Order: sequence, then C-alpha cells, then structure tokens
Amino acid sequence: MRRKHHRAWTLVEVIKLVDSVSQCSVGRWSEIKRLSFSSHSYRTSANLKDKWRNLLKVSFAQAPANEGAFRRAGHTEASVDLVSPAGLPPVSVLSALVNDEDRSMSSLPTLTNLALEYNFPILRCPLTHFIWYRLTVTEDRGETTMAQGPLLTLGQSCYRKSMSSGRKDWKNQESQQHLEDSSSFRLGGMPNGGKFYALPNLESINLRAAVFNFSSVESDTTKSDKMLIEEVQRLRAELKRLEEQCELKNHKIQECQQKIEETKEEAAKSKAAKEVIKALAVRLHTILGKENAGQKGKVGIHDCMSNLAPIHIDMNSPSDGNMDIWRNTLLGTLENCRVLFACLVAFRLDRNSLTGEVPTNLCKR
DNA sequence: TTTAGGG
DNA sequence: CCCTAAA
Repeated sequence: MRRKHHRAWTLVEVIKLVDSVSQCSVGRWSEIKRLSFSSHSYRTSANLKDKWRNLLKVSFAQAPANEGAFRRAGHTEASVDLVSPAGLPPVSVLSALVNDEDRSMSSLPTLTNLALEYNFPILRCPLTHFIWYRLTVTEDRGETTMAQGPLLTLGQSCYRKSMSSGRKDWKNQESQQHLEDSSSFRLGGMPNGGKFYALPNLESINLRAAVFNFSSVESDTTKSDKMLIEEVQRLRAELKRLEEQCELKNHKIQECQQKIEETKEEAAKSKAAKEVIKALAVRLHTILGKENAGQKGKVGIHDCMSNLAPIHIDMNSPSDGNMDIWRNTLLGTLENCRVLFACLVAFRLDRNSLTGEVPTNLCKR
C-alpha cells in the first residue's frame, strides 16, 4: 500500500458523494459526512473533500473543446454534447467503470444492474450516430430535453492505478490548453469566457442522471453484442423452460377438471340411489303396515314385488344422452337395495314358515 | 471545529 | 492521504 490508510473509493461511494454534494452543495463536507457517510468510519469529511477535488481534477483535465463532438469525435466532447441539448451547463465527468475486486472493466450486465438500481439511463450508440443526431434533430438546443438532469459521466481516470500513465493518453494539446484555462477557475467563480462552469456552480442542480460511455465504442460494440447474444440465448432457454412448465400445469388442470366431472357423476348416482332406497323404504313400510293390520291369506314375494313394481324414481328425468348413467345408477341402486331385499326375504320366510313352503333359492344371500 | 489548499 | 493555515 502506498499510503498508510488507503481505501479505494468504490463506485457506490462515488455516486453517494456526488448525490449528497448535489443535495448539500459543495464545501459543506461535515454535513455531507453526517448525512451520507456516517456509516463509513474511514471516510472523514476531509476525505470527501479530497475525493471531490480529485473528481474535479480529472473532469477538467478532460475538458472538451468548445465544438463538442464536432471538434474531435471523442467521448469527452460527446458527453458535453449530451448535456447541452438539455439546456444544462456543459459539465460532465467521464469515467470507465471497473469492478471493485480486480479493477477489470465492468460488463454491460453489471452496468445494467447499476442503472436499474440508481435509476439512470444507459446510452449506447456510436459517436457517429450522436453527431448525426445533433446535426439533424437538435436544431434548437433549448427545446430538446434529452435528460431530466445534468448528465454525469463518471470519469475515465478516477480509478486508474497510476495517474501518470493514464494522463499521457488524454493530456493532448487541446486538453492541456483547457487545463491551463481551468486553472484560473475558482470554486464558485464563473468559468473563462463562459466555456465551462466550475462544478461548484452546480450546487443547486440535482445531479441524478448519469451516462456511462465506453472507452472505445467500436471494439466494445462487438464485445457487448456478444454479451447481448448470450443474454438472448439465456432468455430463450428460460422461455422454453417456462413454456414446458405451462404445458405441464395445463395438463394438471385438465386432469382436475375430469376428476370434477367424475365426482359430479358419482354424486348424481348416489343421489338417485338414495331416492330409490327412500321410495323402497316407504313402500316396505306401507306393506309391513298392511301385513301387521292382520291381512289373512297368502302374500308371496311376488305380491311384494308387484307392490314394489310401480315405484317411480324421480331422478331429474335422465334423457337420451344419459342412458349409461341411468343404467349404472340402477345397477348401483340394486346393489344398495340388497339390505332391503334381505328384509323382504326375511319377511317371506317368516310367512312361509306358517305355510310350510321354504324358498331355499332365496336363502342364499 | 471546519474548510481550503499545498504537499 | 496527510498536514496546516485560516476562518
């Protein structure tokens, strides 16, 4: 470790810092510490100030030329072009995003998650498209609102391990010129010739949207396209899986409906059977009643049956289509009537014991 | 105590 | 990140 106590700033922290600076305004570091970084014991108010200063430094070091994307088709210029049509001060911070663990470049899915979490848009388009857009669409800068707030493009160099190696890349003659220009900035002061606003002037503006550019659009396009293809494949597989599940569930539903129909049938049958039994029971009662009234003469089983014969079963008049149900119902009814018949047989046996006749064929039951 | 700014 | 003058 180069310094005694060094903790690399995570992206989340930086966003938090930018957020709270936009809320509390620049310079009120103890307040920011209290409100937003009270849980980060290792970030003192001075640290917050230092980090903000560093963010300013890298953003000004990359200050774009006045002409925006037209001057030099770079991302720095484009980032200001993104802000200007929204009628906002031409201020942007440009950054590559790296992963906390190994400082490798953040993948598109990671960025997408981040964008969802913090609710900012991701703009993916080649710079040429953007220049075309500016040439054709945005005639009037004021009317076009591309964003709801100033676009913050978190700086390319914030996370570079050695600043000096990175500096050589982007410290070309133009930006060197602007570095000198911006050296005359004073916090809270107006920028030279109205070219730039020093970030502290943004105090009142809510910094809520951020655009993340890729360091090289061309190479990244193929790279992220690959990832998109992967994503599509993954989603296709997911879709297939869900469709299969859907089919399975549909099958189950059909089975359940069938069962419901069956139980309905069953219920109808048993209802009819009960009706029959009831009717039979009533008949039996009346017959037994007659018998007990002291009727003389022979009363055979046929008499009983002939008494039973005109039993009417009201069963919601089974029509042509339900003949099977009807038949099954009758069969079921007969089965259920076994006990009743046993009673009848017992009655007959009792009478025959008086006459001497023994109907053995009916005894087996 | 807090901040700005040099190192 | 540390130090310190200044407020």
